[in-house]
Amino acid sequence: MTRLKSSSYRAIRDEIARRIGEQIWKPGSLIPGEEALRIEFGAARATVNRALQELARAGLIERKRKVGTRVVLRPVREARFVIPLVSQEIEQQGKTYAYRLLSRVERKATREDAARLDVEPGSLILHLKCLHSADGKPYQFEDRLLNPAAAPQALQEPFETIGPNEWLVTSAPFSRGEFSFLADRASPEEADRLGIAPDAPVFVGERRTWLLARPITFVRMVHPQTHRLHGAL
Amino acid sequence: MTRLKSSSYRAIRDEIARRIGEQIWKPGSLIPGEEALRIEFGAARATVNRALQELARAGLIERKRKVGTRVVLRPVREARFVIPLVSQEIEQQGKTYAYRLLSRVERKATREDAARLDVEPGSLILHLKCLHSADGKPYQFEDRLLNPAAAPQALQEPFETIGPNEWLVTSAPFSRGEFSFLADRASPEEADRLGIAPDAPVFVGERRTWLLARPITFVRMVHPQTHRLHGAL
DNA sequence: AAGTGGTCTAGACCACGTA
DNA sequence: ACGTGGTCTAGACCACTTC
Repeated sequence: MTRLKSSSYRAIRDEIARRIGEQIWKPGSLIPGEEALRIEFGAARATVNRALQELARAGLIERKRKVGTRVVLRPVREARFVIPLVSQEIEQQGKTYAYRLLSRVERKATREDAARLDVEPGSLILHLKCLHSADGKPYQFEDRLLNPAAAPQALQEPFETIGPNEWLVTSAPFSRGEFSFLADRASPEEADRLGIAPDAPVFVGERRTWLLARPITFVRMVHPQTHRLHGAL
Repeated sequence: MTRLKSSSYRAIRDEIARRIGEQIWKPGSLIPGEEALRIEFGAARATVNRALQELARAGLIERKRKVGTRVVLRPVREARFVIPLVSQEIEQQGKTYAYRLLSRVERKATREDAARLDVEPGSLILHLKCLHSADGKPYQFEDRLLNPAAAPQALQEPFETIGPNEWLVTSAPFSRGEFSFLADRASPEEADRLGIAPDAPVFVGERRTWLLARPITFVRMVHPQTHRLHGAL
């Protein structure tokens, strides 16, 4: 029975995390209830509750009314990271950001476009290609499809000085999104734009977003091999 | 002035989120303080505080003492995904999982090992190489360093039938981790093990974990180009 | 010094899930 | 019906930041 001088919810949380980490409380077992912990730590139940709720949110424990609080069997760790705006990502590295629009086409969706953007083939779409560079060196090649049905103002926007990403965050909020990351070989166009050898490895991120049920945009972001994506567990 | 019948922290949180979403409270502006909101919603300050803390955690607002609560300029969306066990990932695709230990070496940490695992050069480490396959095809080449100072039981474990990942989740929980993903060219060894051409693009995940301040493991997971990592925004 | 958020307490009632 | 966690309240004091 360890009594803590300071009964902050952090101290309680960390102490419980320690006991789980050191397997004093084994995976799958019940830990003491809030009332018991309140007494041990000499704190109010609300304080204990806050500590436990944070641990539950972090995935270390599972709580069920009437049953109690259980140490999770296999802690499911969720990885998290932010996908920043390219401009911010580059400026954060202390480099100079530059943007260039390579092409802007309004056309009817091919079958391939339709699959990527999740719209019907033949719908009007806006197809943009852009290059983002850091200190003058190509950093990311962006290939983007926009759905004017979800963001009609996009048809009025030339995208010559402002990138689609920057434009979208202020003009077209999304409610849902999904992404995937992969390694690929640079296509001839990508290699040319990025100034690397054709077939060189590239790091690719793809993202799709919706506003409610309506698809807004699909984007393929291609980086040279040097790129790394970081995050925390 | 909207008065809510039910003054739960969820209702307050959602109402505030709505006002931000509809730009009733503009990006960058201060919103009313907890005291004012307490009165408007007819709730205790603790309840308002909880609502605001959740919104702050979600990245919609920023709070500073003495200054107040401000609507964030560009809401940061956080990407999330789970890093599953390889075995589960493969079985979820309806394929047959197989594991093979390629090598197991106990030795003193080189300078490179030390940098990767975050230990002192010369410390005892355990170095494992393994291959995970799906339906008999190489799926992931795993190159792992383990720190026996943090997980001494690892020295007793042959790792011939159970993979380090499976072993670690039940025997050595971690409190903190970080990862990165990148595209690379297959090294000769990686190409050989994965049955692909040398210099072919590979998708690489690297991960480091700690229990409190103590490093537990570093792992480099190499996948053939076909691999994709999925997640949600 | 003063204003704002951060946290704690003691007590209460409610909601859910098991029995 | 009952035990456990979920949430709320009113009040208090503290911590940080700006003035």
